[in-house]
Amino acid sequence: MAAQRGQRNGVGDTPPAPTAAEITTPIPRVAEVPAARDRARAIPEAAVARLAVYLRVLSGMQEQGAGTVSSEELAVAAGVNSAKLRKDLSYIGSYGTRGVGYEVVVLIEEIERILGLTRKHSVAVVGIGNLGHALANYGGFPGRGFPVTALFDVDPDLVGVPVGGIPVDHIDDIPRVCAEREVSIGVIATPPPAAQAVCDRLVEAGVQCILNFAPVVLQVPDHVEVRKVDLAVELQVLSFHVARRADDAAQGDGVAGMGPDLQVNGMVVS
Amino acid sequence: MAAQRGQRNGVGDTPPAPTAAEITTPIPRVAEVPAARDRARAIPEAAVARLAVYLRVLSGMQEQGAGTVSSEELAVAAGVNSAKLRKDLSYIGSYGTRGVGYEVVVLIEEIERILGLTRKHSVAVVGIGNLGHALANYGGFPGRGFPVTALFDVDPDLVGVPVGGIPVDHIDDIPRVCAEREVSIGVIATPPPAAQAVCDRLVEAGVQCILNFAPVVLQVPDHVEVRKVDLAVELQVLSFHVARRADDAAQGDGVAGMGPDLQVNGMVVS
DNA sequence: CCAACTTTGTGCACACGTTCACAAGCGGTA
DNA sequence: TACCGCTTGTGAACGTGTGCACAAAGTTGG
Ligand SMILES: NC(=O)c1ccc[n+]([C@@H]2O[C@H](COP(=O)([O-])OP(=O)(O)OC[C@H]3O[C@@H](n4cnc5c(N)ncnc54)[C@H](O)[C@@H]3O)[C@@H](O)[C@H]2O)c1
Ligand SMILES: NC(=O)c1ccc[n+]([C@@H]2O[C@H](COP(=O)([O-])OP(=O)(O)OC[C@H]3O[C@@H](n4cnc5c(N)ncnc54)[C@H](O)[C@@H]3O)[C@@H](O)[C@H]2O)c1
Repeated sequence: MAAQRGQRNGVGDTPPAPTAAEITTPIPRVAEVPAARDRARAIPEAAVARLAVYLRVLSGMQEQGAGTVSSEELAVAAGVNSAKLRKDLSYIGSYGTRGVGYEVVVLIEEIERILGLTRKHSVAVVGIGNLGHALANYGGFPGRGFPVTALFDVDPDLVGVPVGGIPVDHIDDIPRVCAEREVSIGVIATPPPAAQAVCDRLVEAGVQCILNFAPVVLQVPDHVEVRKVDLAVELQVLSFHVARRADDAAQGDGVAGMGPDLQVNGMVVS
Repeated sequence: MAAQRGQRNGVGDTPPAPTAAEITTPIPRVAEVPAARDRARAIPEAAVARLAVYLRVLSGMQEQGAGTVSSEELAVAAGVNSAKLRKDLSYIGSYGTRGVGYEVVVLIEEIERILGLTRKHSVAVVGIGNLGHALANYGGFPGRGFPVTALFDVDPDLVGVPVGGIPVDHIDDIPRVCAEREVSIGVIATPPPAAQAVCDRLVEAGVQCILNFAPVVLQVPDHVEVRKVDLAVELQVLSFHVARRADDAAQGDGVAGMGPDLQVNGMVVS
C-alpha cells in the first residue's frame, strides 16, 4: 500500500526551504563567478539543453570568424525565437552589449563555464555491441570535452580488443578502471536485461551520471543523474504525429490546403 | 511574417472550446473513436512520449502473463508517479475499472491505436557509417512496428552492399525507393554538413517524419515533423548537473543534513 | 551634446505540464 | 440489498516554461 509517493517524496521537490537562491550568499568565495553560481541553480532544464545548442552554433560562427552576434541571428541559427534565446542567456548573466549584440568569444566562455565544460569529463561505454562500437569510434565527443577513456563488456572475445583505440575491459574491472581514469559519465549500451546491473556497478564505482540507451527504466540513488535516449520512443512519437495528421486530413478541415506559406522552411527571418 | 515556429504555432493550442471532457459523456461508446480522435489532438507532447514507455512496460507485463494492472503498479514500473500516469491515460479515454485497475490487453490496444501503431511505419536510414550500421543491424525496431526497409549512402563502395539484410541504395534513388517502399520515417545519420541536403531530399520524396542524429538544426516545411537525438547535448546536460552538484557541495550549505529520509532509490515499492 | 536608432534584459501574462485530493464507481461481503 | 474498501478519473491548485512588449542602455550621426 501507500508509501508510493516515494518519487516526489524524496527527490524532486524542494523539501522545506524555499529559500534556494535569495539568501545573502555569505561570501562563499571572493574569487570570480560571484552571483553566477547561484543562478546556475535556477536555470530551467529546458534552457540548459538549449544552451548546449547555442554553444555548438556559436562555435561554428567563431570558426567563420564572427566577432559578435545579435540575439536575432543566433536565434535563427539555433532554431528558436529570439526572446527565448535572450531569456536563456539571461539565466547565466548579462554579457551582451545593448545596441550591438554579444561577443561570440565571451558567450562561448560563459556557456562553457555554466555547463561545466571547463573540466574534462571522462566517459566510459559499457556494452560494446552495435551501438557501443559506433559510440567508441565516434570522433565527435573528445573534441567537445568528453574523451571516451574506458570500454567495458562481458564478452570474453571482446575483452582486450581495442575499439576506437581503447582496449575493452571486463565489467568486473569497472570499479578499478573507473577510479583510475576518473570516469564521470557512464554510457549504457547493453541489452535491456543487463542494464540495471551494469548501472548498479557504475554507481557503485562512483559514476554520478548515466546516459542510458537500453529501453529500461533505471533505478538509481538520488545523487545520480540519468538521461535516457530511447529511439523506439522517438519513433513512436513520430508515429503519433503522422496519425494525428492523417486524422486531421481525414476530417477535411480548411487547414488542409496549407495556403499560409509555401514549403520552403519553417522559419521566417524577415 | 510570423509563422516562425511552426512547431508550436500550428499545433498545441486548444482553439476555442474548453469543453474537452466535463460534458456528461452520454452514451459511453458504441461506435469507436468518435471523440477519441478529438482527444488525440489535446494530448500533451510529454504525455505522448510517456505513453510509449507505458506501452513497453505493458508489453513486458503481458509476456509475464499479467491480466490487469493498477495505476500504481504500472506507474512504479514506468518510473512515474501514479497521478501522472492516470492523467496520461485519461487523455486517451477511460479504459480502467474502478476498484480493479486496467486490463493489460485493452490498454496496449488503446495506446497502440492512439500512437498510430496499428499501421506499420516503414523506416529509411540515410548515412550508413558507424551509427547507420548500428541502426540497420538493430533488431529492436521491426518488432515494434518500425521495419527498416531502405538504406542510403553516397559512398559508391557501400551502395549495393547489404547491411542488416538490406542492400544500400544510392541517395539519388531516394525518391524512387521511398515511394516504392512507402517510407514514412527517415533517419538521418550522415555527417553534419550533409544533413540538411539529405533532409531536403527526403522531404521532397514525401517523407513526413525525420529522426535526426546529426548535430544540426534542420529547416523543414511545416508539415514535416522532426525529432532530434543529440548525444553531445545529452552529455553536456549531464555535465551541467555535475557542475551544479559540485557547487552545492562546495558551498557546504545546511541542506545536506536535511535527512528527511534516506531512501536508497527514488522509488518505494512497499 | 542631443536625437534617432538598435538591441539587450526582463516584468508580466499566458500556456503548458504536474501534482493533489477527492467524488464516483466497482467488486466483494454480510 | 446495503455496506465497505479499493482504484479510477478528473477538477483545481500549483509550478514551470514561453513569448510579448517595452524600458534601459548602448551606438551612431549630426
Ligand atoms: N543498435 C541500435 O541501433 C539500437 C537502437 C536503439 C536501442 N538500442 C539499445 O542499445 C542497447 C545496445 O544495442 P546493440 O544493438 O549495441 O546490442 P548488441 O547486442 O549489439 O550489443 C550488446 C553488447 O552488450 C554486451 N553485454 C551483454 N551483457 C552485458 C553485461 N552484463 N555487461 C556488459 N556488456 C554486456 C554484449 O556482449 C554485446 O557486446 C540495447 O539495449 C538496445 O536495445 C540499440
Ligand atoms: N557514431 C556515433 O556514435 C555518433 C554519436 C553522436 C552523433 N553522431 C552523429 O551521427 C552522424 C553519423 O555519425 P557516424 O559516426 O555514423 O559517421 P560516419 O562518418 O561513420 O558515417 C557517415 C556516413 O554518411 C555517409 N554520407 C556522407 N555524406 C552523405 C550524403 N550526402 N548522403 C548520404 N550519406 C552520406 C558516409 O558515406 C558515411 O557512410 C554524424 O552526424 C554524427 O555527428 C554519431
